[in-house]
Amino acid sequence: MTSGRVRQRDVAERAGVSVRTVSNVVNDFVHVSQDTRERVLAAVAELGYRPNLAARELRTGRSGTVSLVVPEIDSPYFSDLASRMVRAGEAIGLTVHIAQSDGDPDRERALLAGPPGREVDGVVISPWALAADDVRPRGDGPPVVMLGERPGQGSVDRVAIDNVAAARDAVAHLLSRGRRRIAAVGLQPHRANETSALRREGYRQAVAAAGGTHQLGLEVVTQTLHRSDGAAAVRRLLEEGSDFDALFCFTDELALGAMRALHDAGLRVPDDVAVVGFDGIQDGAFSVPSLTTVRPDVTRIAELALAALGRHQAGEESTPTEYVAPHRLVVRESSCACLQQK
Amino acid sequence: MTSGRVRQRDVAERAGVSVRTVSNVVNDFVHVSQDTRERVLAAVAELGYRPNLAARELRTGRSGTVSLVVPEIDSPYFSDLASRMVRAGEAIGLTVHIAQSDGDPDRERALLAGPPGREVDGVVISPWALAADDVRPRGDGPPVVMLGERPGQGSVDRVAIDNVAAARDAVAHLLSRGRRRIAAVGLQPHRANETSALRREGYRQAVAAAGGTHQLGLEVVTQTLHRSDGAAAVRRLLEEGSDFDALFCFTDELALGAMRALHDAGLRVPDDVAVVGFDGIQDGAFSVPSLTTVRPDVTRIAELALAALGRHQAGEESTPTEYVAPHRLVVRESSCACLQQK
DNA sequence: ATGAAAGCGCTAACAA
DNA sequence: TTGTTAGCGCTTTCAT
Repeated sequence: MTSGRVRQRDVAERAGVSVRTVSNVVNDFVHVSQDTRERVLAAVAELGYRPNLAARELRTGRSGTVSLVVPEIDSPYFSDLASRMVRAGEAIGLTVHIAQSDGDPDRERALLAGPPGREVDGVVISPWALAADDVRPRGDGPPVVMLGERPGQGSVDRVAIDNVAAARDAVAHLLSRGRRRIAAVGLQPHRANETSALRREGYRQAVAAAGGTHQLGLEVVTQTLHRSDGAAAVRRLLEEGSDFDALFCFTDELALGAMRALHDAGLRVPDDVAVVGFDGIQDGAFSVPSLTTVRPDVTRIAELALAALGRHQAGEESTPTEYVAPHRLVVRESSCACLQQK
Repeated sequence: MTSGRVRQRDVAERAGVSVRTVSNVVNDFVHVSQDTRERVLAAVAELGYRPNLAARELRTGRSGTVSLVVPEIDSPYFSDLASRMVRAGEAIGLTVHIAQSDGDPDRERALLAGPPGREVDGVVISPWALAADDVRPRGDGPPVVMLGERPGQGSVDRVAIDNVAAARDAVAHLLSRGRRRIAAVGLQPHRANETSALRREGYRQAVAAAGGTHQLGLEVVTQTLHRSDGAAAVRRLLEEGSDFDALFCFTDELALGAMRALHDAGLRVPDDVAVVGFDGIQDGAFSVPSLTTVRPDVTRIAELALAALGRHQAGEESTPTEYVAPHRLVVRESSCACLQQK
């Protein structure tokens, strides 16, 4: 019933065995007779024994905790990722600790070693300001898995969707709907962040394949990837008198902000301008109009990242591995007049 | 430079003192001469010593970690709360661990004792399925602070805004805009959750003060507080042929879903139906139309909750205290034709 | 003001 | 298969 004060020793006494045996049972070791195991388990249940993780960590050096480092957690995509990562961890007995880097390179670097003073078994980081090459475990630090960024880069395991293909899919969809002047929103040339560079690449490939040439004026740089940036981007395009009939935004948040600004300018979506976002966040399913988007399989991403860490934990030293999670295009009203309700 | 392998003993040797003294310095104790302190600090810096928190926790029983229990983290309000709580904790040297209860009473009860097996110095819980009276620390568990719920209830410290007043403000605003048939969306009579009961109370008070009588047909029960529930609520009202010219939704998510359903039904917001939400999430600032809402001071909530825990930690046993955080009404287009852009 | 040493609860090396 | 025990790094009681 009461827990916390119950030690292995108490369980041992109760079951008439030694602590060694209790430890063996608790940790699922093989060399325990069926009979003893049952007796110990019974004592564990009766006393409400729960192992003291601090003691275990002190002894083994392993904490059963991994750290997820994201720029910010109060952003739909990252809170979705965090939620799934926590659940994925739970499923395999891992505690996931969430840390926010605020997109600050120094914080990102520091958090590569785990939360301050805390010992973790691994770090999953979604880098923002840090270049892929700078994402590597400290010599004595925990193993690191990187989310996003460019294939072939970096010196750690990497989990991501195929960003180039995903962007191509999105833009191809727009082209198939007859759009010909498609702007890309969300470039970040001054950052090490390669994910947006990959989406730009997919955008360019799709445009080129359609026989068009992308114009630099139709590629819009944004400070961050939030709604306000999307709105500002549209205002800028409009001010410059750019001629465009579609927007491919690198995140749904950008797209939502862009749609708001289009509305303010008296432009209709999708009639005047079609919009496609990226991420598949909840908001896009209920916005007016609802948002066409590329949805990564976030659950898969979480599972792959944790599995990669587990492989490292098991001591499997190997060259950096890359895992690709699936994605799919979700077509909604913002790109398809046919779907629109009156 | 390297850290993790450096122990107090190493620092002690380096500084030519005993571990006792190193510990004293690290923990900011008084009885250390200026001279020794400096020598120790220098050694700490040179060696890159960082205390092993697991050992400290094992020894002291305190972990420097508090647990935040929310129904789910991939929901705008809770991710905002989590983000601020993590930052507030950081500011006072506390690690905040985020746990999801999925709104499951058993999980909520279990998490009152902290994350499985983990030792925490306190638990901040935003209960969903658990009644206020069931939110209490286990005899040997960490102190608990409750978020939301009803004043005077429960046996633990409580932090919340004045939900009745906030709801009254929201509805009074609607009344001042000439609305007379205001529906309340988000009641949950089958739950212990009192927060929605308080908002209903404020709604009824405001309507009564305006000389109206609320009609039960204009109070809509929802399963949860998500967008889909808001949309379903509107569809139900419409099916039943209810006559309403405004909606007071108990969360912004409900309101966003409701606005989507109104749009689908060919009703204009705010012209045909004015809408007010609750929470002040980001989405509402960029939706079309933008959403009028009641915004709680979430940063304040986070600070108050952590401070309450700190007070408990300091051993200040006292009767349950209640802390009230401020809120304010943010008026936007959804309730105000005058604000609307063309 | 500082040192010596016990012990927090656990795992694992060594014994039996 | 199970028991005994050292020791993980830290705080803190007891000396000095």
